[in-house]
Amino acid sequence: MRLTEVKTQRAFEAISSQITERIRRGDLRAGDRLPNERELAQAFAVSRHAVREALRSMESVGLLHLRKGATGGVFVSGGRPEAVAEAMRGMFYVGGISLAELTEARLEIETAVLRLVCGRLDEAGLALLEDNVAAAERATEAGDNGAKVTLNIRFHELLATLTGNTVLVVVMKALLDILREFAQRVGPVTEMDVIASRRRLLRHLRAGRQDSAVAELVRSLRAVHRHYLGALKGRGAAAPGMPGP
Amino acid sequence: MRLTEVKTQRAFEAISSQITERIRRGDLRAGDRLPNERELAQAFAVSRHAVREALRSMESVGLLHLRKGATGGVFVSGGRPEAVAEAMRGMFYVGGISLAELTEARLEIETAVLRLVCGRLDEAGLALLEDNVAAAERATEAGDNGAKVTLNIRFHELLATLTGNTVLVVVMKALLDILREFAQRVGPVTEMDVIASRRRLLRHLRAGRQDSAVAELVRSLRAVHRHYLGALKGRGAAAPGMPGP
Amino acid sequence: MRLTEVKTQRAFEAISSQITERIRRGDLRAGDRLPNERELAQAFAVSRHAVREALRSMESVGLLHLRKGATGGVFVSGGRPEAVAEAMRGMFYVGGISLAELTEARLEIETAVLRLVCGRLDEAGLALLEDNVAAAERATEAGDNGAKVTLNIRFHELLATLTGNTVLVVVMKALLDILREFAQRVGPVTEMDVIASRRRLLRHLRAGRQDSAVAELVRSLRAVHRHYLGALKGRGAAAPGMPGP
Amino acid sequence: MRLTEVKTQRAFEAISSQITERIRRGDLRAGDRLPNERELAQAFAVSRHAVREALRSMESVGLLHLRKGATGGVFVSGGRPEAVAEAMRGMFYVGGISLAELTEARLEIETAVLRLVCGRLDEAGLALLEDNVAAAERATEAGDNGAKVTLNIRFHELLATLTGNTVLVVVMKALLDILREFAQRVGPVTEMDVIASRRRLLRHLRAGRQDSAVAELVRSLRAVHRHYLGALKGRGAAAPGMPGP
DNA sequence: GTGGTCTAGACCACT
DNA sequence: GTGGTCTAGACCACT
Repeated sequence: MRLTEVKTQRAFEAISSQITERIRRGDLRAGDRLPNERELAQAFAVSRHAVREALRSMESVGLLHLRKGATGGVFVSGGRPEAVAEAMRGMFYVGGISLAELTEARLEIETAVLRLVCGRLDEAGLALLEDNVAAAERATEAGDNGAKVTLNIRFHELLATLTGNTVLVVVMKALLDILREFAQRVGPVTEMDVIASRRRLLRHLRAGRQDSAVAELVRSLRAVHRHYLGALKGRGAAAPGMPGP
Repeated sequence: MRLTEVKTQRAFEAISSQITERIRRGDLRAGDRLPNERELAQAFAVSRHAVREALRSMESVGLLHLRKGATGGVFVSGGRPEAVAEAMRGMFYVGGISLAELTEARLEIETAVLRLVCGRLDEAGLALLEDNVAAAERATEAGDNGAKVTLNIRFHELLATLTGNTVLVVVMKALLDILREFAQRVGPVTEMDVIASRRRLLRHLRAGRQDSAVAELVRSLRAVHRHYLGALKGRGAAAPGMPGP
Repeated sequence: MRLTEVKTQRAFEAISSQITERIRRGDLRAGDRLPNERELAQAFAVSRHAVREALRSMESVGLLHLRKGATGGVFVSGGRPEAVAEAMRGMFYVGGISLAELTEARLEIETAVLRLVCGRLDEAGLALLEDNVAAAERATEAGDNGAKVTLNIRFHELLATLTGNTVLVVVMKALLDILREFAQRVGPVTEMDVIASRRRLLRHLRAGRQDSAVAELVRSLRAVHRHYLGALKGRGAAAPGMPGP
Repeated sequence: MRLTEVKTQRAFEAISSQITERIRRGDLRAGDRLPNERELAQAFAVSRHAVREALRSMESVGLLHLRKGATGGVFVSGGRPEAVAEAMRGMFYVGGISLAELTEARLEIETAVLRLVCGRLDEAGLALLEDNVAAAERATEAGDNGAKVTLNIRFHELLATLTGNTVLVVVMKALLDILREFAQRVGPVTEMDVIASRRRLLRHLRAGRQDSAVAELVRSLRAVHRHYLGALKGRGAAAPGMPGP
């Protein structure tokens, strides 16, 4: 007799996979409301507690959304891009992703992003980028490092957004999310003029010179990443783990 | 008057952010064991239940791992790449990511992957790829469609792995994870000979012809993606939501 | 591992601390009008109910004042000294403050008050005190015990007021507020002539004999307090808790 | 016909005064549990909202305590000394209490406190004070200003505690609570050696020289208060309102 | 011994 | 009125 390994599924897992499957099949769509906790507990013949653990874990991966109050309840989420970022962050904290890998991946993906953008950029998109650079310049002159970092990261997010591709946006945001902490602690890159580089990049974009634009971006990112890696090494420790506050 | 939105923090969120922060700072590292649930509840001055919800959500994003039994306990995870895939999948199910975006992003990222690989490929890597293609060929001849799909997807994962960059591996796996379901249901691409295309790709790689390799990959992926998109359209509905089982 | 107690903030607390902070910083001053409840609810992104609870608790500690009607609204209070008295009363009812502690503290603080007053008393102030004593004498002769008690307590408040120091006024009022209940129920002190003692006190004050004035006050207060404590003991029970109506 | 002004009592006030009255009479004592919200609403024939507002305001003045969970409910509080401090703070923020009044009142009350302590101080109490001064000295040497401020304030609280009189403790804490913010922002007093002054004070206490002890305390407090008042004036604005963060 | 599950009951929040 | 959040304490299942 062939016996298959028994895999005890925890109660909450059985619940969450059942709900997930219904979402996957399209029976449940974004915005749909599930029965309340008490009813779910009854339907699954488990305690409310087990239901809550299941809902909680589905909430944390962005499939559900729990809302309190009279109009509250359990809803199928409309997507939670931060869930991807959080999971990626976990990989960085404990999963053996090094800063070097992170920056390399970012360089490759952002290069691809920029190539896509070149073919789709219109006047409105260019204006957004130019506004960002102008604001970053003002922040730099005002010595407002916090605003400067935020605006610089925003520039890269903008590029991703201009591809019109949500997947690339989500992935880029996840990577930038982790790099943001470095940027804020490591302080400004001194060996190059970021604003001037951005200006050159925008000129290339406006003129449709894709290869020059990519080259400019690569040069700039390489400098920034060298800066991060140097700072990390300077601290000696902590290949895994981020610099403390 | 400037008033900011009130954000009440739930107990389990306060707990998980406190633990996450200690992981981020490097105080807790992969493999470390946390106090048990009862002790955590006492330390945080909350119920065990609140602790469990926090642990559960951290487990689902891949930061912790819970193990039952006498030698069990709560451990800092060594990374859970599937967490990224799950979160991405959530975005696809409910978050408005279309198949078109998914395939476009995949094309761009895999192209970048291939370029990286070209510069680093050694004999061992090439052998792995060739073995994969050989096995896929046998599966095709044997008419074993399941094995064929698995091996084809494995080919793309192999490419990512050969970059040596975990971030790219994780991202590619997340994308392939979603595409796998399509591949299995849509059936084999008929308008092209995948095995032949792979062979050409490997020849280019072996000869160091990066641009030709990329061109071959792009051509192949475009065909596959057209195939998926066509199948989806054929079904009429369900831009969001996957075809049922 | 160092873990700190989790403190979840309730919605109404988040609201009240945000408004309190703006008052503390001086952004909001006495008399200023806040947006109405509906607007506040919108600004904080909570229900009107949560806003009301926050406003209510701030009203009860004397930071806000809610006024009904067409010209009504939520206003920053100009101070509510009774709030201190109420909180102190709470400590007496349930917080383990004994009558003995209360009377001791009162003796010490009122002594300090009298010393301050000695240095600042002018003719107008003396006249106020003398008027009070005269009125108390008339009430005593008329056998109007209620008026007598009120006027006697008023005498002590007057002393505090004559320091010109609001803090001392508020603290003294808080203590007298609690003692008033005793005075009204315990009935008049019989072992001494309060009016005569007051007259001596005023003569010392007029003559600038600070130490004699203080001695007279102390003697008088001690007698009264003995009276209270004796009455309480007579009832047997209720160190905490007040004698019933 | 004599008509008395109509005073519409709001629903929540009627509720809270009814409960307060029962506490005052001793029917309800610290630790007692009240019926739950729904039952109270029914008993008072009002909405649960009105009940909640009443409970909330009684919680903020320290008469009740609300606890969540299975063993939760509405309980008569065992006293909340911070309620007095909060109310006093409100008076300072908006009620026209000036820093000058605050420091004067503190000087008077703490002087009275010290006099009381002189008559009751035992070896254990002296040891507590000496330990505090020693710790403050270490913090000063280590340049840890935060710890220094905390320890210095703690010294004054200790003095109050050593009177054994809860009223004085509560009042002193209320005053110190407001002064703490100044101490932290204004920075250390430079014109005098606080530690040396404390040492002299303790020597006087140990030797039973009450007047010298008081004189030393007064001198020290005057210097500190001058420091605060000078800093406030330096800022130009904000007699009401505290210096911003 | 530790995570997993369960129960009953209460506050918290929203409309 | 409805539903989410939290609590205390118990037993079960696994190693």
